[in-house]
Amino acid sequence: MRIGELAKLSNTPTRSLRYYEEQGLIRPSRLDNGYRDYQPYLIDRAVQIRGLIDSGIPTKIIALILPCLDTPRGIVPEDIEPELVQILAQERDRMTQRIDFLTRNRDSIATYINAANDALATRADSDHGTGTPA
DNA sequence: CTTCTGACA
DNA sequence: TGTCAGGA
Repeated sequence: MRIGELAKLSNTPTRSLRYYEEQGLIRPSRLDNGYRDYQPYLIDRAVQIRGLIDSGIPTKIIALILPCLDTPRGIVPEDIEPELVQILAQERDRMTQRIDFLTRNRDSIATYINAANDALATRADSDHGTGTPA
């Protein structure tokens, strides 16, 4: 399939799909006319990549992870690269920090929403009838 | 009409 | 990432 179809099926902008290729995350073959040709399994891969990027993981790291994700099932102890494990552990810690950061912001926003709703409810009490006219 | 590369008021 | 250009 061409880039437009993959974009729809994976709801990923074509701009991103080309970017992923540029980052070495996917390498579609080319049609005679030069158009990119994607295999159907790339639909899932595109979604995976998008998710990883949305999680704040740098493309460099994603490139290292994808091959592992492909591994059908089971990990071979002999093939484990200590350097990669170390890098992934570091990435895991960054994710944790990011989660804490997001949690704080989500909580402060939630607090604001509650206060705002309280204020609106109070206003509605005294402001009977039409509510909020123009 | 769809895709390609390169570039950025 | 969006988006536009200029071409195939």
